[in-house]
Amino acid sequence: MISGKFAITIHILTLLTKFPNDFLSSEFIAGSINLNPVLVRKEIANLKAHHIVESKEGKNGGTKLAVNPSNITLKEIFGMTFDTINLGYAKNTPNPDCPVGKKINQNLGLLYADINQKISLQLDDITLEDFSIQF
Amino acid sequence: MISGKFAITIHILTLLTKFPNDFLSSEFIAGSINLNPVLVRKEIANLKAHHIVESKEGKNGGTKLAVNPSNITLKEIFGMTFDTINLGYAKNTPNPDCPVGKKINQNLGLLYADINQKISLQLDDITLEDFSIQF
DNA sequence: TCATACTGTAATAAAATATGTTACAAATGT
DNA sequence: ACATTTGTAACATATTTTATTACAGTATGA
Repeated sequence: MISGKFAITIHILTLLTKFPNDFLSSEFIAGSINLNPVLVRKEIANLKAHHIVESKEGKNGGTKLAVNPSNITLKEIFGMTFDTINLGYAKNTPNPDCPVGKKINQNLGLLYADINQKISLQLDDITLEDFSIQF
Repeated sequence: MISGKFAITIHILTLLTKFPNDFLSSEFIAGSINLNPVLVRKEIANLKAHHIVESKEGKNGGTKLAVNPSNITLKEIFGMTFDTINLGYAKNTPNPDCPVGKKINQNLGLLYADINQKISLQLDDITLEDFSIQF
């Protein structure tokens, strides 16, 4: 379930933070990530749905932040790109006639929920500004 | 990068904990996970390499725990099935001529290292016995 | 000693997911 | 008008994960 979604989204947002006054084109952003511009636009569509960025179509169009980078944390960005973090489940439904098979996913779910909570606390302490300032 | 490896391995180990005196066959285990027995044997090969289980070939063969389930934690199991957990990296090498592209993977790496440490601490508090006793 | 039931492992196939490409309508600045 | 850019769909390719088949090797016990 883990893809480059979070990394790409953070990369986009870091660039937008670095150029707060410009509408950056998907082509420009894609050049920094080394990724297809269409995929950049898809991630941006997701960010727009969460009202984190705003875009302008047409010539000289592009995308810029719609929020102050000190007012958004990595937890929120994480929430936009992942359901939850987990260590995976077996693909097929385990055997419900086995006591272990019957409860394994439930028990893994509890474990993963704990993990998520810890990670969320940690990510909630880091703002986009904190992250971007490292560059 | 996340597959069902951890979940499958935990499932196997929970079964072995529940039947500490038996050599369980890959077929039996596969029936509980609802997974191909060859894949079960592959995960068992990994556990054997880490000296967590022992196998017996031939008729009435199978696999049993080689350690006391109260002496092994989920952290160790995690370490056998994952390199590290992370929220992913973009697939392609980012543009080294961009200040953000140049450092993005390094900075994500630092973030992910922190996350891993937290998860490890948490998983190190849960033994295989603790986990198995829930079933 | 022979049939049976396992492990171990390789080779290959299929399925699922992720990434990439092409295409083009719609919007907007100059 | 023209150039440039977003938005989005449709399709193609690549990668990863899971499944299957096959079979040599090993132990058990009738």
